[in-house]
Amino acid sequence: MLERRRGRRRITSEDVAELAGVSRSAVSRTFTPGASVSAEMRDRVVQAAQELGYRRNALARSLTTNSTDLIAVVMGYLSSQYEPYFLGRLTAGLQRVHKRALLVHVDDSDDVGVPLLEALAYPVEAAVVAAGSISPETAEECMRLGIPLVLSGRALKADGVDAVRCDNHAGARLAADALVRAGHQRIAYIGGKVSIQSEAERSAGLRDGLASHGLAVFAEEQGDFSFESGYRAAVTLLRAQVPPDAIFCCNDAMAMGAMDAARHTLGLRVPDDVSIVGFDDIPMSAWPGFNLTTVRNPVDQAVDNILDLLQRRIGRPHLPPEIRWLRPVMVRRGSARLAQP
Amino acid sequence: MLERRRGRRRITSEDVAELAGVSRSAVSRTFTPGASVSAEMRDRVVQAAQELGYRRNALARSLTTNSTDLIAVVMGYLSSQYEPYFLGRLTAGLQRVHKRALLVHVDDSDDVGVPLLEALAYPVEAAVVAAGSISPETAEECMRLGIPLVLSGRALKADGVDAVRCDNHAGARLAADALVRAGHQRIAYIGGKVSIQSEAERSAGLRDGLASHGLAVFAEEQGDFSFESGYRAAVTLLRAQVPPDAIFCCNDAMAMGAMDAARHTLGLRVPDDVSIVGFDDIPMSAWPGFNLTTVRNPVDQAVDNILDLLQRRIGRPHLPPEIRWLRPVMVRRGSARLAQP
DNA sequence: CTGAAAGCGCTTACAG
DNA sequence: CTGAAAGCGCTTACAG
Repeated sequence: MLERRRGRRRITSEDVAELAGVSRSAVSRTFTPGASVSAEMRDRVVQAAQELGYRRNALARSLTTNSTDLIAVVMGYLSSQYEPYFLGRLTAGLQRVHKRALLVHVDDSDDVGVPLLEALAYPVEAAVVAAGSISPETAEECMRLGIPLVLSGRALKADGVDAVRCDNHAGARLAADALVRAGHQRIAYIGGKVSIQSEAERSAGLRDGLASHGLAVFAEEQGDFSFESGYRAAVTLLRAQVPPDAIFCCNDAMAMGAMDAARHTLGLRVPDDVSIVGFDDIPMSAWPGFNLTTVRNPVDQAVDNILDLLQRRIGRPHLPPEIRWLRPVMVRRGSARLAQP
Repeated sequence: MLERRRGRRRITSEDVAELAGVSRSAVSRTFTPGASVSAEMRDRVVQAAQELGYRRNALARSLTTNSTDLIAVVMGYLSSQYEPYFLGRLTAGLQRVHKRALLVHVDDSDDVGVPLLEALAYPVEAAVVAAGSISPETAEECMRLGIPLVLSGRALKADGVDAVRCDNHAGARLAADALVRAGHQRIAYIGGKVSIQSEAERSAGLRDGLASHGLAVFAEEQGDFSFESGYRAAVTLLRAQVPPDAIFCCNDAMAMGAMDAARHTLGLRVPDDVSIVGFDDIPMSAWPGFNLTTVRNPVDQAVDNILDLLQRRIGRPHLPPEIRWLRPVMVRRGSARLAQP
């Protein structure tokens, strides 16, 4: 059984200074890269610190240096398979540049206002918003606090905030195009939650893509991005008098639900009886059981760009805001009959 | 375009005090529940604070109160579907009691030592370790720093640390039992990474369960908990001269890989040709396409217990360590022929 | 290179 | 109830 520390307080630089017989300044300098300390003094300090198990308090430090290395990261329930992957990569990336993610949880499509503002009691250096929706007022408030915002996959009505966004419209068009060229005539749509930006964009992209071929959306159901909602929507769609010959889904999870509905519940063959296309290309889409044809929303690029925007922005509030667009690409697998590119 | 804050510093209690014409103490008291301030004074302060957009600095505050409300949460790449769900619930739960998760990322089965200790520069009130493995030395170091640890799903060689653990051994036995009773004779095993505690426990549980019926593991492959590794392992197992009539997998993701291998690659029927059982019961297991029979590792209970242990432990270093055991249950779905309970 | 002192933004006994 | 002062653990000009 490990020995429990008997209520002793955390070791401070004062303790180290005392043991080493030097000033607190010296201790501070020892642990500040580039500060001027003699080798001899540094050795003594390091020695004492080691002996005592000293770890400098990043919070106390931040009070004077004014840099906390803390980044607020707003995430939801991580239910979509896309988000966890995103979050894992993001925190790993932040850690690599010695930043820390302070997690802010929001219920999925809610406004991030209250929880985010509450979290800003911690003087974070920036906030990444990758879930929920953000109002111009909340964004404004962040600016007043001097906290730069980086939006991921969502846009603000009032512009003026860094963001990385997938070109959802173009992505959905890609799918529409490929589907029509392969001869599909009755293309249905399973949408996500209406309040979500990307839903509107993907929906519009599909419509515009079809329109350019003189087609309209054949039928339509609304889901909520979950597997289950895609499943239910597809059942409805495919049981119609005249069923669609293709279904484009607003995300992969719903597309998988649709596949399961088609195959297991309706006994249809995919793609022979109906083509199914998703959006995102989550890792699971490549699993043989799904082998889902989809539009890739490049998550690694998203994370890289966020990290980049963060580095660029922190400490430079006056830089003009930048929107980085990510180009989606068609990923041709087995769930849809598609025209050659 | 939003107006950017012109390099102004964050509003402090001093600013508010000045505007309200009161002392900083008064400002502090206004925002400290239960402190004695006259209604009149409180109003003036609140008014001024609102006008200025004051938000008290939790970090500066923590320096005197000695409570940061920060909890370090050690997580991996969130690749398993189990973890993201866990993390989402945990952060939501922490937020509910006004704690914040400071995320620490570790590469999946690595020792958490370095990244965790680095994160402890932030005076967190506790650390939850839900990924990687932790050495007694690292645990010891945390104790020296006075930082309570709560382990989730992992145990320490040297005991003495709060933990919540699934009774993996019992869970695997459950599966072994049900499989044998249903008449399976050739039960194979797909294991996870050997370095992981739960792998050892589930493996042992299976062996003991089979042994109690006079059986041994029929064949065995080692995976790494990923879908792909389960897929590969199952292909090997099922292509053998004499294939198994059931496969027990160390987690659901591998079980799904095994199902895909059996059905799509080998053209076998599940469960008619081979029964497949997983472990965890991730949300996806219930999807019709898998409909996976599995052993539930109750994640909600895990989170509730962690939150509870945290509450109980914080500020009370001398409490004896507690291990909360979670009882796994058999979830009977369609991927295995099982005996009635 | 080194240390004493002031300061970061807050809270909390202590007097009044 | 209220304010002046000391203190939390650090850093950083400023002198030496």
